[in-house]
Amino acid sequence: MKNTGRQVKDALYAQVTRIGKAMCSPKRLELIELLCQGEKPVERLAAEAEISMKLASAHLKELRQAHLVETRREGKNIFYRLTGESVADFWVAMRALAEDRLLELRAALAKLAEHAHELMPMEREELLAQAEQGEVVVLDVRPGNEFAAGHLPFARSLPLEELQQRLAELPRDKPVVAYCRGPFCLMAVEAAAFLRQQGFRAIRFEDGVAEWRAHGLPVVSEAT
Amino acid sequence: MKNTGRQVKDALYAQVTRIGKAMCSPKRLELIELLCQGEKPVERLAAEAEISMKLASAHLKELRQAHLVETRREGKNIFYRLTGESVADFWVAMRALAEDRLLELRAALAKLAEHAHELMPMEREELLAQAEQGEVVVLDVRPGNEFAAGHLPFARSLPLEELQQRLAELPRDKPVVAYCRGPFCLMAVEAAAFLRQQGFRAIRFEDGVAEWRAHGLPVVSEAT
DNA sequence: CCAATACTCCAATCTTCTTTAGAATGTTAG
DNA sequence: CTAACATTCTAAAGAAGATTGGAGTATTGG
Repeated sequence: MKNTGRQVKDALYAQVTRIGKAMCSPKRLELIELLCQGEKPVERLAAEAEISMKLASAHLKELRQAHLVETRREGKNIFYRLTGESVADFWVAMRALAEDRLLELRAALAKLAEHAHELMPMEREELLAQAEQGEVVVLDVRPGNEFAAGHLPFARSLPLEELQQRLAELPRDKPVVAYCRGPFCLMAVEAAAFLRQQGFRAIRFEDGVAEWRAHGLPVVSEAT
Repeated sequence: MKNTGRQVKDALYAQVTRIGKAMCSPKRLELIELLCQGEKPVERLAAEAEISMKLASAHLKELRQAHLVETRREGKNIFYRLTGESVADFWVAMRALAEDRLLELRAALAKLAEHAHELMPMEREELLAQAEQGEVVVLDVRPGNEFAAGHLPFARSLPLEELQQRLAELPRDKPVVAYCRGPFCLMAVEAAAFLRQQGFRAIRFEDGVAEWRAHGLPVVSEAT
């Protein structure tokens, strides 16, 4: 009887460990962050994470076995998506804990933000209010399909790649707030740096949709 | 420049992975759960988790390197404790995600609860209100020092080991609600089963203090 | 100062994970 | 039906983690 108690406990902890094991490889975390931006086929995931398709497939298999992602076939492609918002929330929580506890991570992030943040450190609700009033322009610099899958309210899609050509669309009299996939994504940093260099009042906003939503704020997605 | 982007990302994800790696071994998770009950020396942690002291020490080192736990020396003993409540919250979140996603885990937990829960599935706030009114007796069946480190409001300490001798202290006209370290701990299950067998109206409550606190409810700790 | 206690560190073994290469599978276009 | 494509499966090498035994370190009691 004493012994079965240990066996039950071991089994319970082993189950939770499946989640932990799935979330303890940097590449898998990156894949999860990508999947927070919407469903994607393996090829695109592999390209974005800069790994081979084989390796991406192997990592995705691990995630699928932990029931963190699921698949859908569409023609030749297999689209992967998170099994629920709770997975994205957990990723946000995990990153938050890391940022809270690991000085090295905080330092690295501060270094990224040091040029981009100097104009104004904006609160989420404040940004939402100002965007609604049209006092700032919120710019989603991710690829168009990620914007379509879900974006901040009042945001305008302008993928980083098209930024140069479409500069004329942006106002010079208002601050431009650029965001992308989240604090680990460099697209908004790059966009803001470029815009400032071009004479715009541009700042980077660290959140991605997953962070925004995890904090209880609304996310808009295009009707399909 | 393209390349440094990848290097920065790899470094950021690698940092978060330190947290993930720390939380992906069943024994380390068990140690964290134990530390959620208050600080403890290595010897006690090893005994509770039923592993050798050397192994416990090795696992604790991992946790310390991820800055999830810290130490304090008191005489011959080295006490370990969580570096903050956010660690306990994360453990609760991780277990919740596992329970949400892994059918096997849910099934195993349901099996544990099947006898213990049949009287009434109690909500947290409801329990708190009833405990305050004295309509139920809330019983903390953990060792006394864990009770002292923090317990539910209005709870009474009666360690599982002393339950048999101290049965007379319990009322037979009111429901007794037993809790312990959390859903993975079997002490409250055992206590409730024993009490029901002795003719008490006893149920098990799944939360431990970490779960209770993570849901925003107050925890009481003895002044030292 | 010595012995005992409570740990930690180091080194060795065994297992488990990561990554890549090559073969196999399922789907669509023609 | 066949070719082309997207993806998975299988197998294997190398890297990293788990566990144990033996030695070493800090602290207390005598």
